[in-house]
Amino acid sequence: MARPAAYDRDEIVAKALKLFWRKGYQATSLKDLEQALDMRPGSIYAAFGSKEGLFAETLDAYAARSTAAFAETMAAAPSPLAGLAAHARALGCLDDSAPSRACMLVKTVLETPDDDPALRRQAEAAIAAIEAAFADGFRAAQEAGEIAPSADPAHLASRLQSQIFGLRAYAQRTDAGPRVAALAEDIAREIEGLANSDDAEA
Amino acid sequence: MARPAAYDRDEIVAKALKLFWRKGYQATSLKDLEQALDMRPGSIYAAFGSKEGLFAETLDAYAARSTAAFAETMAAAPSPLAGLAAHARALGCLDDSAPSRACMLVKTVLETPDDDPALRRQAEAAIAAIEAAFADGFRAAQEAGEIAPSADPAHLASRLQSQIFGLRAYAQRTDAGPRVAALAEDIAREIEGLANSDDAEA
DNA sequence: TAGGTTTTTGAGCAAAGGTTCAAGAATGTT
DNA sequence: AACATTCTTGAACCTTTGCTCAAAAACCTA
Repeated sequence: MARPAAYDRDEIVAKALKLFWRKGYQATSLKDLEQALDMRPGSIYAAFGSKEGLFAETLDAYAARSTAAFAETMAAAPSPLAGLAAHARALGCLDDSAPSRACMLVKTVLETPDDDPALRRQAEAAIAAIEAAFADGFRAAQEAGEIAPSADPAHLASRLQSQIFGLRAYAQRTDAGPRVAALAEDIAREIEGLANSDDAEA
Repeated sequence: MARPAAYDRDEIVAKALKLFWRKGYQATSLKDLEQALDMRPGSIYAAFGSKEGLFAETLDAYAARSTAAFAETMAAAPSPLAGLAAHARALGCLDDSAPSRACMLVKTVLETPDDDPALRRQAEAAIAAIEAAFADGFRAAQEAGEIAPSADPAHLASRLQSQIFGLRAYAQRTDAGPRVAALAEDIAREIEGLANSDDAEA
């Protein structure tokens, strides 16, 4: 062993996440990163290999945080369907402290050209994982008798995700604030509307 | 008079639109444009002033095309509500000939940093105009007795637009093809579900 | 055909991009 | 205290960026 690193890697990634999430991959320059991370190019490259490498690690952190937040919401909810609705409803509270109201994964997919498949594929994989988690949630709701046996969890998951994509892109607009809560409520109500009344009767 | 321009401005803008729509503003370089437009830098700058100027004109063309397409759909529809549903349903047919399945206005808003308010504002203005057109459609449906008098056209418009944002962002993903049509159908059904049965009974 | 006007060309600029590397600084071990 | 090892520094590199401009080319008018 010898000289230890002067930084905490997680902290660095968190700082980079702020920047990348807000400005996007391409618009974030090494100069921006040097300033935000308070690191010189050599250190950055020694730690992450490249700008793309740093972004990739950042994207992983974002995805992990997202899936964890969803899992917590589900765990805290009284039922799977209630958890899914709560997740949707939570999007209504726009957090101005966050670097961006839009989803970083979506931003990445939209800005990634076809000739840079690495980041694109990574973002898409994370998106697919989240959608799978949604599908698991709907499946659990189905097994719990909350929604009809004929319902298609995979389809419901894709519908939820596309609506979340839309809500968060919409929320990115200036002065979108007031409308966002109402739109989140619409999504939540749609989920709750799937509730099978047989459950209460049976 | 003297030497006339060797190009048709509309054709040039159409070519630039293809590139910008697909790659985004930042990722499109002057070299890319020179090749796609078959123009040398001097000509491009004489005609459009700057890369941003060309993009602005391109964005206008995209917005005009979008609003025109919606107006046509509405005009061809048997009723306002049917027109709105048809517009949503049309999104299900992903056109692989298009440069991108995502909305160029949304892509622009998402990639535009806060420190370049010009393009950001232009894209947001176009988005607001489209949402206003949606609201007009719902208002017409309301006046025609298709939907309840208590319905809020402005809210319905924002809901439709956010869902379209989401659908088109979702469609941008690789292999999203099969799901997109079903999601568009969901949106269309939701609109049709607003239909006031009083109308048929009265 | 000659003149005047506009467009096109393409070499080139200054700045910014991501990246590298040799030297110096700071630690753990002996 | 001295060494070996690792990290940090920051100047410099090469490429690409958006953009400029003087010269050449092409057209319309007369």
